[in-house]
Amino acid sequence: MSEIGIKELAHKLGISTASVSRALSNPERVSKKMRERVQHAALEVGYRPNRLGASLRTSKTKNIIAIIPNITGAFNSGVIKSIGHTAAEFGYSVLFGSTEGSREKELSYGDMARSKQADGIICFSSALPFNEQSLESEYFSLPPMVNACEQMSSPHAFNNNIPFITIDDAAASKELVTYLISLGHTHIALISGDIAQPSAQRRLEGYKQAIAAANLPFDKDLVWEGDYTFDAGRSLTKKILANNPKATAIYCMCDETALGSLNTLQGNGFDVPKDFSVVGFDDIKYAQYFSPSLTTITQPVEAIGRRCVEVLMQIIKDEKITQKIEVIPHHLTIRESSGAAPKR
Amino acid sequence: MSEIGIKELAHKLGISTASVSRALSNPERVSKKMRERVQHAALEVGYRPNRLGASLRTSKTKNIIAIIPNITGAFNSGVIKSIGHTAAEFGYSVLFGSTEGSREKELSYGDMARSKQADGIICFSSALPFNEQSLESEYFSLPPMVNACEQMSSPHAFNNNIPFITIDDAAASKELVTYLISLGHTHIALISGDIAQPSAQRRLEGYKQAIAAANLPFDKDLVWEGDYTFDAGRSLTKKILANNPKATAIYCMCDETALGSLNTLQGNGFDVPKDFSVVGFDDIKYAQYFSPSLTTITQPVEAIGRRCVEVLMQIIKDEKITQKIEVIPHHLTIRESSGAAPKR
DNA sequence: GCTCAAATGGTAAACGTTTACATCAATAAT
DNA sequence: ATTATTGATGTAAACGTTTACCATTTGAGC
Repeated sequence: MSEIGIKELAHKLGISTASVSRALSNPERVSKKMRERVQHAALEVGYRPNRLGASLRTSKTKNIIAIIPNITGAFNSGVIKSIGHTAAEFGYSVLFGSTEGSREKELSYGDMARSKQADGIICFSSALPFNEQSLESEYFSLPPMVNACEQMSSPHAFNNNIPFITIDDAAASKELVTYLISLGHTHIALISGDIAQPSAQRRLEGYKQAIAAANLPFDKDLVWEGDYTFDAGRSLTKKILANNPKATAIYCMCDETALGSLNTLQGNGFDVPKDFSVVGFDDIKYAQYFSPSLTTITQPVEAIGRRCVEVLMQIIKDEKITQKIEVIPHHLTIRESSGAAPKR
Repeated sequence: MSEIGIKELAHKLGISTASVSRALSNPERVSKKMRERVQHAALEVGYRPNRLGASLRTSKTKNIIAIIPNITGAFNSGVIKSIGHTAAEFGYSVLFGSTEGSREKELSYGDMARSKQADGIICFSSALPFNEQSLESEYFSLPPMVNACEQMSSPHAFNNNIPFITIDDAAASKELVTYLISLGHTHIALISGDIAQPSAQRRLEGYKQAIAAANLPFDKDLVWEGDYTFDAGRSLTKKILANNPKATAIYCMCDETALGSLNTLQGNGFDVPKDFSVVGFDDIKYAQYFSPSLTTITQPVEAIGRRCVEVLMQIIKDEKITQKIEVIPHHLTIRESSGAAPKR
């Protein structure tokens, strides 16, 4: 049985397509009688409007696209869920794109907005999802867009004042390290993420600020660059054990790495937190499930996702955005993996 | 600067829109000179075809939609990644929809296909994403579709022979339990998922088969119904400790629950695997990270995702599907959480 | 040079909606 | 009774592509 369209429906009822369209998507523009007749008939035949036709005409798709480096990362999970919920409240669907760090995929998802398959973009990477050539073209115009967690560095992004939604990474990092110092730790090893990333830089900055505020010396040999994986936590913790004999605490810039660190410490017979304190960042679901449960910075994933969508909706509706950078409060969550510094 | 379309491009070059269209999407239908001239110009002005227009004309969107109960679940993660990769190989984008068990969301994602925003559906739930009323309508036609992991029970699905891609849950379950029996366990507690789900039923079936094959009695008091969460693992393990004094092993139908079980056992001072063996199902990323690392059934997530897309592509291309049910091999992964049954 | 076929490019319709504008009827104001 | 006003509906164009169908050009074979 072939699909039924607005034309067939109109013909069936002996009215014009305009009336059908109005009755369904602009009900107040039509008489009560007409409205009911059409809606009833539409339901009866199971009519589904072809959104391609509608979108083409209105140039609104009611879709947004979320470009995420790794859709399966435990931190992203919460944000993704929140984005999905909030978008649904606005009547929007979300196209989740996972880039796996591939620039090519990033571009391809960016293109979906430019090819009018989505009304806007939420982007979690530090680069614009468009190639240089496009950006330079006089015909290029930036689609509605918000940036989350990882700030964009392109001058183009700055010129266009793309809103940025994030926690205060530096402050959170400082708070975490200050807490460790308060427990008596003076040699705190750091396993960072890719230091080219702005967020990792800010967290490193926070680490240094806390050290300086306590009048402790900054020792760059305590800083190890990882890549936010479990394995980085494992291998770099081995290096710390071998090279930083005075270290009594390990601060990992993400929970997954912290779990790797825990794993190595326990595998080498150390007790956490008696022999070492280990802290992470993000508060992924599994952080509280490990033994010991992990002390970490809880990121407000729900709020981040929600605000991303809300702000994007404002841009799509052409409302003025007053706040170009929106900082969402984080929270220091103290659990079992941190404790008083041991004598060494 | 306003967007440039095929018309502007044609005008700029002094040729017809037909030639521009052909040069870009049907290059072999056009002379080499024309092809190069158009492609060069398109690149220069950063022309992006409006896919709405194209899709409307061709009724092909190059999008597929994946309906997933919980996009943030650790098991689904791997499948999702694989679906994304494979779809990209075919030049398709994936719209991931997370339903959180809400029938309403399920229907809304199903509707996206019917409203022509996607060419097909990969569905991970046991219900068709369409309401009864639609299914009965003489105008309804099922979009291209594959079903994964959780078999659909609707007669409509059977009549339409929707392909089903899965592992052999019963066999995997039987293998796992047989392995436990081989270690000397005779009283194996089971924490199931929602028993209304076909996959949970099949796994329960496998459990019974293994018990029967070893001439052990089936004791229904050893079976506890959970809901695939960490917390279910925790709370039901407490019940097992209180009610099943002879149990020496706990089999959880998913890893997350198994981790919860581990957590409770360790919290109560038990050693795993010395005092209890614990096994899971799925082999999520964190299963190997816990201590002890988890013995489990490794699901071939990569293959499942890949086959879903490949089969869906066949249906979309109207190729004959020879195999309506495709079983993908699983693997029993033995790690530290299982060992010889203790004397009780 | 002539014929014919093949290659190339143009014209215009079509996809399924929405909506500006025109039309018409009903009601209110005079 | 006449006119103005409002509300309901219809007509047809428009959104940006693709493609069936022609028309023209090219070049091969003679």
